[in-house]
Amino acid sequence: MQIVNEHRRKDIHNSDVPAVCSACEARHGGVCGTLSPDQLLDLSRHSTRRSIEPGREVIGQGETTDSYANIISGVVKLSKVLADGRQQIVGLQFAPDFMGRPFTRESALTAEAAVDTDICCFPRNVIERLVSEAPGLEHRLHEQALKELDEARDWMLTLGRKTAQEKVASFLYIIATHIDPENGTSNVFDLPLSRADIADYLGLTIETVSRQITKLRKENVIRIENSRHVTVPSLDRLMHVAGID
Amino acid sequence: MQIVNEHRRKDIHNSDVPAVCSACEARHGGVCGTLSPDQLLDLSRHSTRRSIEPGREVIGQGETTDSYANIISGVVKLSKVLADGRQQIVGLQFAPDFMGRPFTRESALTAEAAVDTDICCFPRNVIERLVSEAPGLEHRLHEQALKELDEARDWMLTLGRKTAQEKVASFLYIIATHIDPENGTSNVFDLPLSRADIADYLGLTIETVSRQITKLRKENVIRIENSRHVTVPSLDRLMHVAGID
DNA sequence: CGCTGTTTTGATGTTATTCAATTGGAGTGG
DNA sequence: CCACTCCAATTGAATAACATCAAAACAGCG
Repeated sequence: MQIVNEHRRKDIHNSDVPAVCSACEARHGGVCGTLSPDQLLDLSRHSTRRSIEPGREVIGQGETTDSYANIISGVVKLSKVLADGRQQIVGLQFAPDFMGRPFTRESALTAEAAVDTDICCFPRNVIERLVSEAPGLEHRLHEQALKELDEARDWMLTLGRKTAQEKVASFLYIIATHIDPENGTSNVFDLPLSRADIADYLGLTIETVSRQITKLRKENVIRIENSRHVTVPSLDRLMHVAGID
Repeated sequence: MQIVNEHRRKDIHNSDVPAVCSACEARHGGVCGTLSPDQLLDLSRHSTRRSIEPGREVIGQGETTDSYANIISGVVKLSKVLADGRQQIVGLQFAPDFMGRPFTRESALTAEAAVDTDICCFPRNVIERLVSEAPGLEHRLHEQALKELDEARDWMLTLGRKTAQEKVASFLYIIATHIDPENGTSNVFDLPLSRADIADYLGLTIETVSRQITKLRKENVIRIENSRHVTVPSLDRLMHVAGID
């Protein structure tokens, strides 16, 4: 560890990790981790940090995408809407996920910050150039796409076959396992989504979500204060209620 | 046509398209299309054709995958089951889709033929070697993963927010647009799925599916004979009922 | 303290499920 | 060719789950 730091410090002036990237969370689990120092420097020159407040749309359904981004911190909702306004959240993204669908211009969904979120934006053409230069980058993007596909299919099982109670428990389980520093599972956390968002994620109404949360509280599966702050005494118990065995 | 055959026959001995591949549908839209003649020959030497009767499992949830495959003809159901037996079909695959999740050993889902299906199987290690040699192949697999992700998210909207009537119409629309030679949309087709399968795909019960099909028939959105054979007088009308605008 | 927006709770309505028969079609054997 | 069986699909009646409509409670926040 000491040695690694020493090494990094030593050649900071000849194209090692750029200053803006050196403290970045996304570099470890994210896509930037596959790039060479030169490529990272190249990318960092064209990248811009943005802070997004909750509810702010990053990219709208049907708009053209001119950039991709890494999530530095926060939570982003990906959603789709029907012509009559019915809405479904089709995915949540956490740091250090990569945002944006490669190889297509028009976005098929809306991306919107759920809480205060920091992202690092890259112009589309720079990413596309790096993809063609560094095969490792496409591999990383491919793996993220496969991970998201697995998650989407898991969620389809939840949407299609679980009861309201199981859906809400499944949602709480997802948050417990993703909200933290991307590794461990946390027993105490703040919900990044409002009741309306949760309903849109679960294919339910606000009222049903509220009733099921109340029910889980009364059955001591969770403890609640502030309506956003949740404590999970036993994750095994939560998983069991969620139908995950 | 005559000329193409002539040309193909001429240089069959100097590593052009292998004989087993020359008539294969999957070569055009499928993954093989990205390979050089040499690579295609390499792959074809290790590939084996298989015919699968309806209901036959290709790979089970939790089993280890030792091979990938291209669908030559037919329809494959991808499904997930809960511990108590509740089942959800999370995707349908048609020719010339590529089957199998790259870069992971254990399958998270069950693949099962819905109708008589022909596939072309490749050993896992051969595919992995070709991926590392031919960047175009990984790109193609990446694009297929992104396509499946888009489809999964579209279906999440259907599962979470549509009524039973809209769900059944959405299913019929999917079949109408995918069952044919992979290009056009067809007004007349045979359903590749039983009512039980349709229910598992839509997150409904057999009875509800049946009732909604009857309702669509009575409203002249579809015509039915044989309970599997469907005619769609107006695809626009079907789309409208499906909530696709 | 009085807004405003979110969440909870209650009463009622609707949709889809469940349970139970019935119908229909394909295959079999008399 | 006609019963007979078997399985899939349809239909009907009762029920349960979730949605809708409406009101009250509970924050934040100026």
